[in-house]
Amino acid sequence: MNTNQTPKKKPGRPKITTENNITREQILKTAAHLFMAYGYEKVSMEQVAEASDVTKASVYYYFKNKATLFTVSVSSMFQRITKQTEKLLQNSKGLKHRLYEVTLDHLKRPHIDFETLLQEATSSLTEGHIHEIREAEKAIHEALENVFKQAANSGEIVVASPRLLAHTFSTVTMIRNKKELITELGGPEKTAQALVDLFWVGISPN
Amino acid sequence: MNTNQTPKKKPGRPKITTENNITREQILKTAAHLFMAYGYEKVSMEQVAEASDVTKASVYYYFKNKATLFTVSVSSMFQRITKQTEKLLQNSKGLKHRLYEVTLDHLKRPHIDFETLLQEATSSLTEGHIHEIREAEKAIHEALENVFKQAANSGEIVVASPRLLAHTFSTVTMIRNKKELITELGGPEKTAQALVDLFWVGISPN
Amino acid sequence: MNTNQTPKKKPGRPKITTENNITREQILKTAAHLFMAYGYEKVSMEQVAEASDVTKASVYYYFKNKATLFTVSVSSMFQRITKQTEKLLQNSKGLKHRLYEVTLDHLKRPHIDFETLLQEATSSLTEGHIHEIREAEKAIHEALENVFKQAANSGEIVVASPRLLAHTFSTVTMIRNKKELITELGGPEKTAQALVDLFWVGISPN
Amino acid sequence: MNTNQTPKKKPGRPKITTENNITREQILKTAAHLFMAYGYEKVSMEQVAEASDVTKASVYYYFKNKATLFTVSVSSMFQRITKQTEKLLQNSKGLKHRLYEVTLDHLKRPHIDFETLLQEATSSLTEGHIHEIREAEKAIHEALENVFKQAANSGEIVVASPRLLAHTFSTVTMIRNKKELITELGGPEKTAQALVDLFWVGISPN
DNA sequence: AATGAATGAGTGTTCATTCAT
DNA sequence: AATGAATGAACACTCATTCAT
Repeated sequence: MNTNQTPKKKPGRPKITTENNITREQILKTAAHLFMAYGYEKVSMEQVAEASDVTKASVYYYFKNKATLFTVSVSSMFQRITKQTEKLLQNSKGLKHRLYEVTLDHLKRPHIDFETLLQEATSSLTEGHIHEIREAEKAIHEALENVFKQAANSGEIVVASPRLLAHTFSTVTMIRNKKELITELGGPEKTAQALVDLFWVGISPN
Repeated sequence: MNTNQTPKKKPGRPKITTENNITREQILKTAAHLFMAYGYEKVSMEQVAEASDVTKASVYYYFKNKATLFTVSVSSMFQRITKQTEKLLQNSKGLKHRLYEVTLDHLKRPHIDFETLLQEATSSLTEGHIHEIREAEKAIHEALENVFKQAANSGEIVVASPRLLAHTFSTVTMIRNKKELITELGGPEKTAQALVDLFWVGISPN
Repeated sequence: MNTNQTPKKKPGRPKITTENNITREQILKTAAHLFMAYGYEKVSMEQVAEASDVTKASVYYYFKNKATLFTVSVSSMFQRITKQTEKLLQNSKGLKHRLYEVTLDHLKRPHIDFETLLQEATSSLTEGHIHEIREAEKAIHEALENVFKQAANSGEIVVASPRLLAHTFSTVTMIRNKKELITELGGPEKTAQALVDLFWVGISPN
Repeated sequence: MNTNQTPKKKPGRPKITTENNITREQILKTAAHLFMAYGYEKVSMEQVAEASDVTKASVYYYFKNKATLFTVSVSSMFQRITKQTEKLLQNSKGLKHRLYEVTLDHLKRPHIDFETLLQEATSSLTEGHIHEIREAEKAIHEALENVFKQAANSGEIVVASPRLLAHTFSTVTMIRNKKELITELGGPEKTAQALVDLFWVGISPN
């Protein structure tokens, strides 16, 4: 995969993307971690730099300001999560089981919520930044939405608004922050199961 | 003999009682608004002071630091919300309708989420502060939980864990932040209706 | 001494100095203690008030500002020390023994040095304040100086400048701050003895 | 292979070596002057910055907080004084004359006393800081102590505790603050002479 | 005589950002 | 590509002081 590792040599001087990417990627990953863990304001560029083992000035070499760094790092993380979610949604088991797996996956992430993060950062970001992040976020919801639509079409579920369902479902995983509750319910697996059950049959005694 | 011991007449200017301490109340209300709107870090004591039409030092006269101001103001707001929620839950209409009203009430609040807020502020608060807020928050969930329990006992609904249901229900109202979605669904009333329906019957085709 | 204690009644309504003095005196004493222990800047009016069990405003009722409070409280303390020093100097034992007792007395005081204190406070005090304190301080030196003069006249000691001797002697007791050294020398008594010996015979071998 | 491991060429702007780091040195010197003149609390970081012709933030770039700046600047000054004192003590003249020169040198310094300063700053410093300063201070005393020891061995003087003598001698120069007295005695030279004489022969008539 | 309320001016410290190297 | 130096603007918090009660 790495341009340096593959023996097939391109003509001309290769772009020095390799080393760049190592540093840049390192910063991005570190930043995402930190932002997720502590929020936007609480994380300083200095912290990001230190944790990335470079200097503050280096961070500015790659990202023109904090808002940009935030936007890029969070968007990338969204993309990774989207991929993971899609993978979980695309196996052949029944929808209910797939939902359970997605729920469990989200419950186990140790991070702050995206909504949280975004709300907090909003006043520091430009319209463009917010848009970029929202787009990245949308991908996750769309993945869920599509699955719900298909399931609705095939009669596997009945749902008024697949979109609302997707959002609701996604939002609910914020419950992961309430550790006490999860413990009380017997751990993440049980909690995930209970949540999916709740969504599945509702509360009406019919 | 000593004036201190005998409560004859207290020397000095009499203290303004908490209820009609207009300045303090003003600060509290303003602070709650600001924290809800912009988060913990983004709101400066100066801002609170200015918006309350007093000086920064006055804010410090009433609240010994930012964490305390935050705790007190947020807790007070929780109490107000709890009261309102309880009122809505205690009328005589069917549970579904009551849930609809609570949902609608929450959807209409223009604020950041408590969870969000708390997560962000956490690292600046002491254990005691967090505890205080959590206690205030718990009241809301308990109000919901009790209603669910009663409804379960009377056979009005079927529910595995009233607690999880309460939390989930409460969390879901965070969807209020997604204004686009609400618009798309036809406004808060329709959205509230759709959410309650979702909870009510679930998604299984049974 | 106290007007209230002596049965001899003055005609007319007595000045309400009694209660005043109790509070005022309390503040003065507390302030002196605090200033001696922590220096001028480090002690806040709030601290003085709290430690005196009154409010800040009360302190201002008796003393128009911090500089004044400092001046009065420190001067009073000087007077107390002067009295004590004079008492020790006026008994009938030999001069050397009396010096030993004064030295020991000073070594045992747990306070910051006056010089220290004054130097630090200087920039916050007016000329008048400084003068007042210096006058109070002078009394101590004069007590010593007079004793030295008498001893010189009676041939008990030989001294070029009694004044320099008084200052030097007084300054030397600042060694009390070097607790390690005092311990090493075997405690305050031994240290006092060694110091007096040093002054007594000097270091010349003759 | 890795540029980081092989010391081929360090990336980025080369660091200015400590010796010719003019800014840092400037700050240190200014800070020492100010602290000596006005004490710890009275000197603000802003003042130091202004007097050093840099911004406050620059001061923080070099010293992580006020306590550290204080410690470093005072320690450096101690080192300079130690050097000077050692130089004066190591010439070939008689001990009495050398003591005179050291005394005169100290009397002429226009500063606050170290003890004073340290006492005042103590509550703001960490154990480590205090230790560092004390170590630097010790050097001066040791220089004196060693000279006294040698003189005692060679029979030039008779002294019970060279250490106490060193401390006492050093403490006595605090008299420099009493400008009136020095004037009265006919200037620093005469005062220095009188002090050394006092130490030399003591006050006993024998 | 004594106090609660309120404030202006400062203090130490942090941080995103820029710039020359 | 990466860094050390430097800064402006902000921030939480403190404190001496005033004033009406």
